[in-house]
Amino acid sequence: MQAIRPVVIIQTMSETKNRILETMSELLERQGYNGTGLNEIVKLSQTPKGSLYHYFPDGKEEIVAEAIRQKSRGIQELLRHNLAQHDDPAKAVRYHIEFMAQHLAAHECRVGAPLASVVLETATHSERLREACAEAYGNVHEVFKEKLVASGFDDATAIRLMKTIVAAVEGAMILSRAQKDNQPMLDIAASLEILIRAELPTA
Amino acid sequence: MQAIRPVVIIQTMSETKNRILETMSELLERQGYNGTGLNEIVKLSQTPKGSLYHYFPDGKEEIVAEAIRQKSRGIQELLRHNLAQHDDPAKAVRYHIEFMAQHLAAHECRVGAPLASVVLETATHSERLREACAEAYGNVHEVFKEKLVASGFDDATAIRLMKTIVAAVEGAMILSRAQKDNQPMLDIAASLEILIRAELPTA
DNA sequence: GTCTATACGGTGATAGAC
DNA sequence: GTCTATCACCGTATAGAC
Repeated sequence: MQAIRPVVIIQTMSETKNRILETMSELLERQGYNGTGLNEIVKLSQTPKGSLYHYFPDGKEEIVAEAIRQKSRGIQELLRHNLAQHDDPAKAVRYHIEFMAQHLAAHECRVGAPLASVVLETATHSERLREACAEAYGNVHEVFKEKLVASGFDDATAIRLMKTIVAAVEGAMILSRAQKDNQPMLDIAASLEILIRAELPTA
Repeated sequence: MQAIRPVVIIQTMSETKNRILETMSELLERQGYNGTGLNEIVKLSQTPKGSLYHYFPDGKEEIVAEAIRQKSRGIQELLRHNLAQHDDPAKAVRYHIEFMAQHLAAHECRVGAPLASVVLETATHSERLREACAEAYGNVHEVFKEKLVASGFDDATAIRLMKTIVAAVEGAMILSRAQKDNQPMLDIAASLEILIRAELPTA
């Protein structure tokens, strides 16, 4: 049995298929699931509607589920890179969040939380999309947990802290968009550094 | 100049108007802005469409903006009540979050974060709705801040902590819905208690 | 003033030409 | 296999009868 690595999938994937997914990701982040029409995807990605249903026979749900999976891989990669910048987990987490805060500021805080709106809009009606989001969050969780465990935290504490971190980041992105100001991100960056340091095993 | 208190507004408000707003609030929370149609509102609230545009000439945006304002008042009230249960701010915050966790569990985690999806879906396109959400968040912020300042925190720390709390709660509700499990809420309840206690001025 | 019937645009999806 | 033309449906909003 051979594992298929993401990069292989991407290389195998046709250019148009990839363009559809990228466009969907972008629009989901800006306007949510129901706010993003397939006509808009078709226009922006410059692909005929027929191709869209050729590559994704299950229609919108399938495109979104796949876009989420792809996005999740990208986030994981970025996260791993950012967390590797500091040995100290408190500093590392702060670094990552401040990095994201800059990203928000560069886009007038109209970005961030690419999964949240999909969860909120669809979790009740589509089990498939809910699961895709849950899995994506799980992947992000894992990266944080690895960092915390490597820093000496026991499993239970690491799990609690990682959920706290992900929740705070998700919420802060939403607050930032509402206020058009990334200050909430900077605030949680400081708070989470304090929290992690307070719980850090000194042994 | 006389201030109009919320209760007066509610009493003055016609029964149908109120029913429209309640229905909208409920559906917004479950399916978001674009996922909620006015036809659905009309059907569920048992009000003819004509009345809808009679009471809200600006249409959907106005209904949603008003629903958010009303919801925000309700949240404030609940929050004030919950935070008053303990003098210790760390315990009080934990109490409130665990209260909300129970609320989620009682509804299969399909509730919570009534403002988030509106922000994510509309902030880019409608300044009016973005502002309504920002103001609603501001109201919630205030209640937490009052509690923290009353407990001896200086203003700057109280503001940072209150944003951390609101962000974590918002994010945890989303994670809970994705996972169909309120554990994220319980996790942040524990983490935030630790954080607040760690920063609590002992003077 | 309350309500019904309708307009018109956009939605997701598909049939069928090439 | 790729794509275009079109479908039936639902979205918000409005006109006009009572």
